Amino acid sequence: MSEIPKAYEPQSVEDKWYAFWQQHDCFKADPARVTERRPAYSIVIPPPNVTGVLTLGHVLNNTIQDILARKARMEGKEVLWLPGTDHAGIATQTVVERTLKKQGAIKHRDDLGREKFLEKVWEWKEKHGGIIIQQLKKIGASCDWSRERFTMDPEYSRCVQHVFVDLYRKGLIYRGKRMVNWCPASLTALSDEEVVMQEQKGSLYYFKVEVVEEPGTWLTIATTRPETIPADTAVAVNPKDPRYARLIGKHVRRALPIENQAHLPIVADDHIDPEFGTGVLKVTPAHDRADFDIGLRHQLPVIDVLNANGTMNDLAGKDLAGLDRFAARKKAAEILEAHGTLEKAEPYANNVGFSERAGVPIEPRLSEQWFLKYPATQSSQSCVAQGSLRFHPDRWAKVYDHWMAGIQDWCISRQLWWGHRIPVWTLEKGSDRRAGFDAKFAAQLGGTSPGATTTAHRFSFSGGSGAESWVRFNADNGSIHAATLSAAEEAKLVELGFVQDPDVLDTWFSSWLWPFATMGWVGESAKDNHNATLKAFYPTADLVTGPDIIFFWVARMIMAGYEFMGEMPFRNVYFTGIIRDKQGRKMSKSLGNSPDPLDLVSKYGADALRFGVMRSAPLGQDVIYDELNVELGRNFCNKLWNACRFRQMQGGDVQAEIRPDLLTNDDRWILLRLDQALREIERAYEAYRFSEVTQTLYRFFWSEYCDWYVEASKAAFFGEDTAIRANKLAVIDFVLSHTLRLFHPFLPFITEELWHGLGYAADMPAQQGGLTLMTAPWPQPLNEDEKLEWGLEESVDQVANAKIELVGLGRNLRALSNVPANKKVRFVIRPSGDLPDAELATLRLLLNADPLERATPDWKPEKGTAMVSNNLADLYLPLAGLIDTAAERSRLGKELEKVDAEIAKVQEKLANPNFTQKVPAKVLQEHQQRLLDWQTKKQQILGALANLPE
RNA sequence: GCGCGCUUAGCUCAGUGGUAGAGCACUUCCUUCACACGGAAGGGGCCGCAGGUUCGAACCCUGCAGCGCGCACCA
Repeated sequence: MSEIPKAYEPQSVEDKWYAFWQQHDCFKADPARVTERRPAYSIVIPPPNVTGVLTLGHVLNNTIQDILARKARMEGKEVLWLPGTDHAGIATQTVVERTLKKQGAIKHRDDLGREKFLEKVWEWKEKHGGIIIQQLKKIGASCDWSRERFTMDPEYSRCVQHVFVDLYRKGLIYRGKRMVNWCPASLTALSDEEVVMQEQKGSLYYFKVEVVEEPGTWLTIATTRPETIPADTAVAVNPKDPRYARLIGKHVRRALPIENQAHLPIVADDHIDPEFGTGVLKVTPAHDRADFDIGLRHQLPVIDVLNANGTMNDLAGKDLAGLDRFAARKKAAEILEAHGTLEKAEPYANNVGFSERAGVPIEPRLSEQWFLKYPATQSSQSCVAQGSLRFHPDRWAKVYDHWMAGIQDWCISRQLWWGHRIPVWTLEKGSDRRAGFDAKFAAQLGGTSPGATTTAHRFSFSGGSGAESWVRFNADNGSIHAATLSAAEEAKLVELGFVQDPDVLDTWFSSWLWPFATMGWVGESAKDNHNATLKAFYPTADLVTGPDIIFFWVARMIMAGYEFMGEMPFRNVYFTGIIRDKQGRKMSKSLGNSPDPLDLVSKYGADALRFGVMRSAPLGQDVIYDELNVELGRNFCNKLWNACRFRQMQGGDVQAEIRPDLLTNDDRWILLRLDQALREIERAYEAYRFSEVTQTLYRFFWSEYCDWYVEASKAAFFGEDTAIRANKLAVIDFVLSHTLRLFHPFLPFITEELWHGLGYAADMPAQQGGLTLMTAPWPQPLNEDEKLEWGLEESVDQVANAKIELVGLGRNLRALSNVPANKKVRFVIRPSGDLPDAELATLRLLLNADPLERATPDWKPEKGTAMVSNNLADLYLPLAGLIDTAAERSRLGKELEKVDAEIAKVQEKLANPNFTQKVPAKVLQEHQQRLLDWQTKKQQILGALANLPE
């Protein structure tokens, strides 16, 4: 740092240090180093999508993790920050398929077939995957990259399969025919969590149907979905509704399709709200969850009129068949209209479930899927409720609790190719090979029909040792399922005519294992018990994530942790805010309101981005993003840079011993302020209040250290006393070396550069800051001995504050007198007590006074000399004629009013016996002191007023 | 519909019972030998509204309003 540039230039610094840290394995975690004195600290990264790109949300999230990791390292912990990515089943498959279509390579993925298509996805992953990892490195993330994991890694996939088979064996995973959320765009089932309700503006159609048994009697029905009329199998009314009671049990003629107007029963069901619409509901069991339940209660047939892709099938009738569901809706209304059975259509807004990913309305659809009954729900719910696993901010605990209390089985199968293939082989009832299978194995399996057993039966078809399958019977359809991890079993099952399930598992079914699957867990206790990484680093300390995935991921990880590790996966969860733009909208690609973090890095520097984002991210609140904050971060880095540059320009020994006997009041003051800042920062960290940490750092460094202490020190640096000068350098080194360490978790690059540039690294042992600031000891508040030795008492603050106040008053006087800021003027000072020459020199510098004369005892200001005073001194600016008398008089007048008001307020309180008798002694004393202070102030103002010219 | 959160200076936000704060923005002065990505001085607030508790309320309680977010099968 011999030739320091005037402004900080991040580009030349960042890559250099990141490479250095990696070269020296600074991010690597070694479980062998963990001891009682060197505890482990671990975080697992929320895995971003492997083909994703960095967003501001990632910056916020990962900067917080980096801050936690870096601070823990400096505290002497063995830190593992475990990185990786997930395979994002639907998103990735959709992107690849769309791209191939665009290229004209295929019309549909079937053109390629499963294997060839998956090859293409892997190619895509190799090409685009890992971009986000490189981006994380750019912002300084100190992850142990040697342990990077991907949810589709062979070992990880093995964990997923293992967990599936384990839960299947336990009877928690079952095959069932249910109403699921079907995405007509992605052509797969979704879990409830992947469906978001959105208000949609549409119409409520009122149409009428005739009662078969009473020609001429018509019932009017309200519906938002007339296109599903062909799928109606009943109409329902509330049994208590007098309007329709006599019609229950009779029939109506279904309106559509025209060529097939079937007779539908009128049934009575409590679900119907007589107040809504006409009180008559069309029952469509195939296309509505509630209707499906009504259908079950009344044994209604199910007619499915929709294809998987959302178009109408032949059962919808010739008018609608082939049409998209939305076109069919219009068409159906038109047909009703044409036949005179549409009474009206009124504008109507209702909530419709949308596929979170594809953005299209989902279809409730009856289909066979794999479901999971969540494991370990009790311990998972109670650990948060009782606070042994803590959420920050804790209000999320309530949201979590509510969800856990009403938890529904999880639909885990997806009709996709990209993902973990379900390790189940099925032999259907009535298939070619079934009879042969039954004949051969029924006896050994204790029966091969539904009802024989629904619990999993352990069996080895291949006969190999350790090769086992878990066999269960599907009560719904009589097929036989065999789940296995064994290749030998798989081969044998195929030979027996079993067919592997074509579906893959929900991506979250792999992510929920993240905290231990990434640490090499295999699910065999013999091996897991000897896994040093797991032993040292599980459970992890903190999880940092967004509240939007609390159910998707956080809750499920907790359950998986208890189920497979017997312990919670993390002790604290920090929920970040959501980053929004200035209009409060979420950042999104489609809105184009999401800046590229790397652009910001090249424009302002990584540290600036980190600081800016952290500074504007209060705990528990969404973050309104404004580039100004990043600019502020850059400015701050520049300030830090220049403050260090100033230190370097003073030369002298680095980190000399501080001599207590030479400390000035300013020195003691800044040491006290540092101590105060250290304490505040520690408290803020404990409460995960990161923006408060940045604010304290900012205030201490900029307002206290630079604006006051450094400026005041210049008197000594330009002065003659070399001993004082050297001692001030020692104080500065003490403060700066602490400051750089404090800043390092937020600003890793610039602090490392300055740490070395100022020579602070040179004196330290290699592992304690000598090699890198990353491992320098975390600053501790001063202890009582140090404070005593350095004379850091309360009076130090009082003197400093009086000086600050006097300088402020004096500068204000200059401004009012229209003295340009750069012009030196004569001041006269009359101190009220002792005022050493050194202090006088400081005041002279800060007031830009020349000369600053001590008033002799008999000196009297000329009439008209402007003056200010406080406890420290009276200060005169003898510039008769220059001062704007009227302005000064008016200012002092306003000041006086304010002081009088304050005096009145305090006096009123003190005069109130209720107050004086009830209030604690300390508060009473404070008020009495305040009254004295204001009264003194008033005298000072009156003095200044009296001094003004006529 | 139920639940949660927010409402303080023009903007973004601190402030959990005792003198209303910060940063940015704004006005004025200053390119003074760390920094104009800077320095100095200054203006600006019935703390969403209405009640209550208290000697004392931005803070505690109740109600209301506006905004945001969860959860919920009203067709």
